[in-house]
Amino acid sequence: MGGSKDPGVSDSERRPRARRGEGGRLHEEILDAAEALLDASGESAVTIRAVAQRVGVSNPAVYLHFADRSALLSTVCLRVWDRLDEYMADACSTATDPVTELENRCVAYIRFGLDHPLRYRLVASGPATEATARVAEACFDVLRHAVRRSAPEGVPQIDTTALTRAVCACLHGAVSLLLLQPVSAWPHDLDRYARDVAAIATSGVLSLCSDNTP
Amino acid sequence: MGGSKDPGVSDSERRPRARRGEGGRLHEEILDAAEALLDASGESAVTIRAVAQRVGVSNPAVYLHFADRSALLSTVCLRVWDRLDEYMADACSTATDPVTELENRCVAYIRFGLDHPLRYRLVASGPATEATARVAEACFDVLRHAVRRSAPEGVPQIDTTALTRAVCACLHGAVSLLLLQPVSAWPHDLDRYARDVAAIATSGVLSLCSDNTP
DNA sequence: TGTACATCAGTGAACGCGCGTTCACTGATGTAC
DNA sequence: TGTACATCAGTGAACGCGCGTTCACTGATGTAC
Repeated sequence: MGGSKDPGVSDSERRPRARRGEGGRLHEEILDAAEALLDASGESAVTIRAVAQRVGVSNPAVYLHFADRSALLSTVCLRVWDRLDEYMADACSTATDPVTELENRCVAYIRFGLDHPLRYRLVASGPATEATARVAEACFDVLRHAVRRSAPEGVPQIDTTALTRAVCACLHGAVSLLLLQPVSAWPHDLDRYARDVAAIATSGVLSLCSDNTP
Repeated sequence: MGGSKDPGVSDSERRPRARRGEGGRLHEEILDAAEALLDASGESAVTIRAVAQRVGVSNPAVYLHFADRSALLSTVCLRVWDRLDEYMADACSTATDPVTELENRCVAYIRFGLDHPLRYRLVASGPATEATARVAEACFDVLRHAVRRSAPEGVPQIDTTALTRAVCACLHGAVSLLLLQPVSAWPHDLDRYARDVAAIATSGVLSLCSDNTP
């Protein structure tokens, strides 16, 4: 009984209206809901309607804070980049030498991807806006500095950009490869896996450097 | 004039009906159209309607050959796997020693991904059916044998599966990394890039092996 | 202290779109008698 | 050789769905006078 055409949000789930001046709260709640939907079911599940319903608000309310769906999605993407940055910064806060710092950073990258597959997919192949390109490059730069600091002194002229690119390729590949497989097929010791990949990347790269500068 | 509600396929584009017993021809034509749409605009563009229109046939005709959209899509996916296999087989047909064979195979993998980005995306993160899992594993096995043949004899106990996994991670990562960037940011010499990645993967892996068996 | 008004933070209902899919039908072609 | 029939290879029109988005509206809350 009672269920009319488009029930929208039932009374029990309806979010109380924000007080005057506190309208901005909805902005964050929308992003939280979008991120939760992303984690649960991927980018395609982040629809205006699903987000609104999860927040407990009508569809048009979303448009008070985001111009359209793609604006919402790219804001979520920026947020996920931030989280990845934090993840990596946290992981290397206790490292004392540059090499372990780089290794920790690599491990953190891989762990982030494996812990949050659908988030990772969004940053790895999500919306390509100016803003997301900027934060992606910033993230790359952080890694590049870590690579430079940990480079051996014996090798004089290293192209740190190319080198970092190779490291990133290994990291991204290592994550993507597992994400394509069922979790049951994953290596048991993920930290070990992550460290191995990091080691392969760095040692492979360095051996390539010494090949090129005999 | 005369354009009624749903024009469907205009007479000029309408495909002539197949002769009796030649119905199977449409099957291939549908797959060709689906692949062309995939190349042009990605997986999401491969809709029943778009495929039908491209072939010059009504929507329901597609259902004469594929149970539903996902069946069509996973058949396309199998086809793309086949093409990747061919690509790699062709590339190493002239190699004389196992190491160059492996290297050629790796280069071919990377080139395939860069030459056909949207096809590559489909095999790399497309439909996960039993059939696609089988061909993916078959492809992995081919690589694994190449890895085994090219392993140095000094290292007795190599876990070729883990090793091949690492190689795949590097290859897939190398492709994905470039696909995330605009073509203008790509390295100029793609063959060189591909060979470098292959070299990093193999040398990194081998140095890891010797670490583990001192 | 009362009250008209502006503004904020939303709502309810609808529009139009493209999609997958289904249904009843058709017209050409081969085949049995 | 003629003809009724079965089958193949489709068609045309529609259903229902979920989606992004828009429009006119509302009700609470603060503020100027």
